[in-house]
Amino acid sequence: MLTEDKIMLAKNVKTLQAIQSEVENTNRIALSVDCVIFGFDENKLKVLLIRSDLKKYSGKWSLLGDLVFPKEDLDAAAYRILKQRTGLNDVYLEQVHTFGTVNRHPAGRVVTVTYCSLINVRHHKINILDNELHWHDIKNVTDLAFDHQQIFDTCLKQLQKRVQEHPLGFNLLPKKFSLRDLQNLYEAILDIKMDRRNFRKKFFTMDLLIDLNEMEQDAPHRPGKLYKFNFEKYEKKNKKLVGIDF
Amino acid sequence: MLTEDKIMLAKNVKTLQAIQSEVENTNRIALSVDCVIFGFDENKLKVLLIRSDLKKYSGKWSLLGDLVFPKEDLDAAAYRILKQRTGLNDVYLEQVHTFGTVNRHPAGRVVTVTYCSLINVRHHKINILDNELHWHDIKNVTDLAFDHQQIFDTCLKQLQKRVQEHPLGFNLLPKKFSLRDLQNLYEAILDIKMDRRNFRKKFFTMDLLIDLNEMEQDAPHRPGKLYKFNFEKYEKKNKKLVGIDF
DNA sequence: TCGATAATGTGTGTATTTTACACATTAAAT
DNA sequence: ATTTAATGTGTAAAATACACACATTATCGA
Repeated sequence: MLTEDKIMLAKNVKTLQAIQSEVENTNRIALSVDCVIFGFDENKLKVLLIRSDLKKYSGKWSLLGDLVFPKEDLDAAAYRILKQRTGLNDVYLEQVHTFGTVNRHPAGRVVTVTYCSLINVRHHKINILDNELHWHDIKNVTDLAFDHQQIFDTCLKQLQKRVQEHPLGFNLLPKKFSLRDLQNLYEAILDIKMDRRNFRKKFFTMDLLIDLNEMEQDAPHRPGKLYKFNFEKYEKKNKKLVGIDF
Repeated sequence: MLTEDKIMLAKNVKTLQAIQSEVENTNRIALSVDCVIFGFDENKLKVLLIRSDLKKYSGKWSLLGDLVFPKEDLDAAAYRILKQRTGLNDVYLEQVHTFGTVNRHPAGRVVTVTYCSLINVRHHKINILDNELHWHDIKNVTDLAFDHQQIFDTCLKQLQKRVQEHPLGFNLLPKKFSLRDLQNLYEAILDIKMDRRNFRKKFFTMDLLIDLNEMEQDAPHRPGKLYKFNFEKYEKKNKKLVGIDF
């Protein structure tokens, strides 16, 4: 080991006073939260974006974010932003990744913690002010402001992975949905086509859908049966974790 | 939507000056990095811990961490800590989660970004000063300082999941290893027993192990063949992502 | 050196899961 | 009533996962 390493190592035992001094004075960094809010509408996966208010990024779209207050829990900040933007309280929200390169924000050193949220677009009246806020088909999301494109890409990939391991997708659907709705959702998120019979078989085999004995209304053709997801039963399952595959 | 929400929403368009002001003055929070450094030794999964230097947590063990410098990339801070503690440069390192409740640190508001690292314990001379730094069998890790127990639990779970999806485990083994070594590693990480024949079959079928035509030395009984992992071939594979299962 | 010991190395049959694939049924629209 | 466009259903083949037993090899100790 190099001598300089040993010196650095020796320095690593700090008094509480030293840490407090650093915390209070020299090592402060602004912290923000950015939310990637997904919705599902017209059989397309959408994301909620706002037009950037910074000249540097004029005309570009950006994620919804805000600085974290000094006495605010990190998760609370994410919920606050969601509430402000969608009016919704009880939504799916999950931390994804923290981005912290030195120059990612033009206003100074801002490290941002990214959250992914899934909401039902019908459950909230979108707060559109001055055309600032819009749902965007994820296929058309390019060239966002700041490093938001990278953040968005990361969240989308994470969503694609997690939606296959956990029943997240139902947060994007109405409480009552047809199997066609469900398949459309998965196809939109994963950007693939699936076999209809095998898809149905898979979900029926899981035995987590409750047949509501109702039919779709106003379908342009033969209506499908409606189901709801059995969250209660799902919670009781303890799923196996073993299966090496790479 | 409530009126107060509309007011909050209207306030959300900020000028760059307003943001700069907030960044510079009011909304600064100390940011730290904590590293959960895993190693594998004597067929046990270990984690590197340091004795807490704070009175409040005297006698307790804690993760290795430090404040992020104002002009230091977040990832760079994690690598710096690893270098300081293990002397290693090229190691597996991955961000896991950010913990940010208001009162998690006694010195003030400190949000911490957690990284998980996997190192080969034989590749570094551990920097033990005054018995401050030790490898701990993960089975004996309880009651860490700060919220480090929660952080550790989160990282271990993440490791258990990711080691099954990606060839991370090889970072914990020597370059040449026997299949028994590999199985011991997986059994230690996942805390399960596996069938030896099926385990071997699984890895041979993957076709990512290179037979070195060497045998173990100094084995107490019949020596096994040695292999190395074919990282090059693995990188070229593009693995399927589809498979709904929950 | 010879036997006992404790590990490595290998194959097969079974169960389960995944995949591919086609036709009858239903309700709406004309 | 006919057309249309969707829903709803089953089976065979392939791939994968799982359970399981015995011969082989090197070491150790008598």
